[in-house]
Amino acid sequence: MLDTNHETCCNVVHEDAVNDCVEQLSDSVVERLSETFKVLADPTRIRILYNLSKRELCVCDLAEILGMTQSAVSHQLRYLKALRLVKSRREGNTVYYRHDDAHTMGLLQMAIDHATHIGAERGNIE
Amino acid sequence: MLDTNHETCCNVVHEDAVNDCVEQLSDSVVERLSETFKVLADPTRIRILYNLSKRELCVCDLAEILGMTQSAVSHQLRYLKALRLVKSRREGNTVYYRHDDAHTMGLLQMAIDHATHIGAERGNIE
DNA sequence: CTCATACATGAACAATTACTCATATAGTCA
DNA sequence: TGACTATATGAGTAATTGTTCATGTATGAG
Repeated sequence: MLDTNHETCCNVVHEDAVNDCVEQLSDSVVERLSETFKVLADPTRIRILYNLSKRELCVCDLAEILGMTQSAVSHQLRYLKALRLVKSRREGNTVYYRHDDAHTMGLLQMAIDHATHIGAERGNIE
Repeated sequence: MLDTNHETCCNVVHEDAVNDCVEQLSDSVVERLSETFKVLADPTRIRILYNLSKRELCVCDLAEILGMTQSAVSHQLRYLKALRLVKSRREGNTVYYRHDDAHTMGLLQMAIDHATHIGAERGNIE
């Protein structure tokens, strides 16, 4: 199991350390994790999800709120929809979006709470 | 405050919707959030942090565990250290790394728990 | 039907990024 | 001192990505 002759790095590896780390996350889990965090790693998407956490919004209003073009917002909404973080419903010409992933929204809300607290502690303009 | 003549998008904006979203996250908070999630958005960094959540490890062992080159791991550790997610201590030729950000590790752990449960529910190989 | 509106989307482009390779640094041991 | 080892790092590169621009699609009004 544990080969002491490794090509990847140095000659000697601490076997007890490697033994403590036999259990690893599967590729599929790691992929799912990185995908989830990647969604939240962009300022525009953070702002979109933050506003959708308050209420349902149409593309136009989001663009207005964020001060961005309709196209840029629409592209991000498509991305968010593909990953099932938001859902949409049509009402005439208008398409309304709402959040649709409690877990990811929970992660975001937790991070927001922490970031704003840190900001307050450090005396930053929150 | 609310200008009804917008250049960014369509002509008519739903004022009540925009009014409900007057409170916005500050740029600094959004930046901090995206930076935090960006760290967690990479499979290699997820694996590194996951293993460091179990125990202190040196660069060499991490490279062995992850099956990656020492250089690649070292680059990521430098990145993680710059963002204060890990700390290092030197012992002779060996440099040991450990995690150093409870909040971010908490976010990761929460996401891991969810991802592995989802995996089990869906019958995937976890 | 025609026209206007709200949204979607493909292509292109600039910026970011994760790795490899080569090399530098810092510590150990003789 | 000099050889050896573990780690750090700069440059280069291929891949990804977020936006803009132009255009396409769908719904409603007349």
